[in-house]
Amino acid sequence: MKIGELAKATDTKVETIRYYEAEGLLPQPARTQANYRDYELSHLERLMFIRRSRDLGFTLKSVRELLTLADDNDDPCDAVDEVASAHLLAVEQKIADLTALRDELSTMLQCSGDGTVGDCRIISSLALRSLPTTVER
Amino acid sequence: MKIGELAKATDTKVETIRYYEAEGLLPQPARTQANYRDYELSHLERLMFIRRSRDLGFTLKSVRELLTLADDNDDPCDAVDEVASAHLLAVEQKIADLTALRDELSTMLQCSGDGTVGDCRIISSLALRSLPTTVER
DNA sequence: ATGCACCCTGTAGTAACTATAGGGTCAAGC
DNA sequence: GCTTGACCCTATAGTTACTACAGGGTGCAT
Repeated sequence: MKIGELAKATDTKVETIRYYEAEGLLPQPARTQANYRDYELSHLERLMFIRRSRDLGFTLKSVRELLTLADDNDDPCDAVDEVASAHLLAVEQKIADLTALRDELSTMLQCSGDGTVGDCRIISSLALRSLPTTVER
Repeated sequence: MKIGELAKATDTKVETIRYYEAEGLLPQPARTQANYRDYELSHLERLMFIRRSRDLGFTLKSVRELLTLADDNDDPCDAVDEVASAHLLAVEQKIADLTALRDELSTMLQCSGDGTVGDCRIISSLALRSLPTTVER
């Protein structure tokens, strides 16, 4: 399987695949006589794992960990669970942060009138380093 | 006002201030005889604006736009409104994405058992590029 | 005179790719 | 048998928004 086919099969850019190889996430495949990469099914599976993890927001560092854990087939599942739980927590925190931010932006936009920049509420709201009066959590 | 004081006043790292100057977001201040940057109140205000915008998640590109708009005191407020609205939309989209992601992670973690990696549900769930039903070779 | 906190410039590093330059390979069509 | 186009190769630089040095100068107190 050539790199272009693997790319299509996993919806990944060719450059990204080469990048994963350089990063040691994907083992080096055999080469054809023309020095083309020649992938096996195992590469496809591993790349799918990486992509799915990335889609779920895991960092490459975490993916690396997950792969190592996955490779050690007899290890207890706990470590995997820990990585995933930590990530879930981080995602939940991010959602909370963004929600607070959305509320602030939304408040700011509600005050938007029809004047000029000179008395634009958004601009003056941005000029305040501490939170404007109406913000609460 | 020296750069360290400005940094403290705006809760910004000294390097970040210099970076904003290099990026043209903050005008070059006067220099003392020792070639130290010597800031005015206007710099403080502008930096507060930048930092607050960044806190609200605007990219530096957007901040640049907002600053330009804010400088043109007689322009209508519409353009500012547009930048802010677009950002609000982007934030809402991000929240939606992360929420979907959280649900998926959460589902994945619920299946977590007490076995070894060999039959770890998380690992096999990650291995699936499309819907988690059965692994097919 | 010495120490220390602060300032300066310039460069490189971070995350996870993406894009480009400058080249080689292969199958198909004329 | 030669060209065209799609594909492949390596190596390097660019992206975002900073952050972290390295190597040096300044100002003030002891």
